[in-house]
Amino acid sequence: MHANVKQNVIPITAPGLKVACSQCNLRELCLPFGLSEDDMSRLDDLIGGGRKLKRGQHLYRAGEAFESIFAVKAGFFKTDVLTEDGRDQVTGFQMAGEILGMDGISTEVHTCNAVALEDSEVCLIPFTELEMLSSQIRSLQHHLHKVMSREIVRDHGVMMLLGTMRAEERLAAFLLNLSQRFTARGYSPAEFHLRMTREEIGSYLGLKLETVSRAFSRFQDEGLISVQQKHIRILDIPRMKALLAPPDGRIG
Amino acid sequence: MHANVKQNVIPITAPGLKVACSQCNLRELCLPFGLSEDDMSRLDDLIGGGRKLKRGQHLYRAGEAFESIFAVKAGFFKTDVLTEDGRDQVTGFQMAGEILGMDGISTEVHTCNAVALEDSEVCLIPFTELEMLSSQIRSLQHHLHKVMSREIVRDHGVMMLLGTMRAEERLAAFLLNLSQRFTARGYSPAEFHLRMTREEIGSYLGLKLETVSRAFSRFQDEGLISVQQKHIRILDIPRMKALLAPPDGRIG
DNA sequence: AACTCGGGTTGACACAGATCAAAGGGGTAC
DNA sequence: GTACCCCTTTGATCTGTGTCAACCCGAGTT
Repeated sequence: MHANVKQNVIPITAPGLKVACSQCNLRELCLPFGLSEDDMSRLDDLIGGGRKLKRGQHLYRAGEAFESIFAVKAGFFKTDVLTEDGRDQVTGFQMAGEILGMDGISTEVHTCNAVALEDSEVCLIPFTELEMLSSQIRSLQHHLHKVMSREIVRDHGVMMLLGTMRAEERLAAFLLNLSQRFTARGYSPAEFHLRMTREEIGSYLGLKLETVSRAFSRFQDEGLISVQQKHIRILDIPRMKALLAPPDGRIG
Repeated sequence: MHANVKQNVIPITAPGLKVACSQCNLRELCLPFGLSEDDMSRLDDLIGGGRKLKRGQHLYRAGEAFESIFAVKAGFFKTDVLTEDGRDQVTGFQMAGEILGMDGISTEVHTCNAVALEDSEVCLIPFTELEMLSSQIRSLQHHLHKVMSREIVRDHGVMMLLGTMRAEERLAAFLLNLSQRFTARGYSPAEFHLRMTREEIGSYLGLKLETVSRAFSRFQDEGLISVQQKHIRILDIPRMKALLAPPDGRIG
């Protein structure tokens, strides 16, 4: 019997596939940003080999001991928290060059789950060693702080979205955010493939999957986007952006 | 003419009132947690004098250059973000021992506003110097990371609240959170004074002020709490906690 | 003591999004 | 190739919260 993709929890490590930060085309987005060649090779030394995950596999789970943060080398992840009463909230989607696992630093235990939404690969960054090195390399230390701060700012943006926006605004903000992040990685700003289900989008946006689906349909009817299952094409980015600034405008 | 409390934006600095971390009764909650006497005095050296704020005064505003983080020494703050189209989202309430301003690290510019909700005092912690010192003191470095990580985890909790809870659950979670934080500071878990308006609570919880008010009234009718304006007494903490785990229970 | 004003409460009604239900479509496993 | 299952779409109805409006209360002012 073959291991089912969704149930296979055995980590697939591939130490042979390690690629140095200095060789990585994500170095401008990722943790080594701004480091000298020399410092980058010191960072290389502490980064564990890449770890590959199949779609559906957990990178880590809430409750597991925290030891490392992870840089997404390739693929796509979601993070979610769930309460004892069964509530489930997707807290973010992470793509190449983004850092996962910083929630675990505060208590030494992961507080959310990280799941690969497609076959993916991460770099493993042992946190104690990273702290050690960052105390020696100022720019690394500062960049780490920036990465953590950026996560805080991002979360505030999601709070704004969840606290003040209506369904279509939320979805527009979500699509524009994805678009912008794909652009930063050299992909098309207008055309991309969603790796997550409507339900996962809904959980992230505080909506039910039917509402997400209806909003997609409405956008399509209005000629804003074209949707074919998970394939999205944004046809009118300016009008999409205008959705975020409601008609009543800037009222003091 | 006397300066109006709400309009006075001139920082009131009181260098003479500086209290060393080692003398501060918040040291177990605040940044110096876990430091040796010796290291604590080095931290003392970089912390600027306290800054006092009147109710309504801004500690910092979105758009201002970031230079320091702040530790609340006394009083009560809110942070909020607002978009160009006038939306306003309260992202948190901070009390003694909590750290403010970490949102500014990532871009060197503050991304939210911090406002004193009562007469307050903060310690000013210049961030560049803090990074310098934390590269020398391992436990300080690690604790700083923990504080930032805790902020991320807290934000995930708010996302859960905004994304999955109904109005009364949100308010219950909010009150229990306040209760727990007051307890940690040696105050009553059951009886406290709200420093924020219904509208600010509503903004934080993603609700309108009328909904907050109705939820308070309902709780009072049910004998869960007693409310007298901003004075709150939680009469039945266990039942309050039970509100967070809906009746349908743990459904897989 | 009367006035004022911001914050809070309460009621009536509207509506966005949830819920319930059913059917269609595409990918994956065999 | 075919079948199954999950994901998605769409419709009908329900409901929690928002909206609008009136009134109340308490603190500070005159």
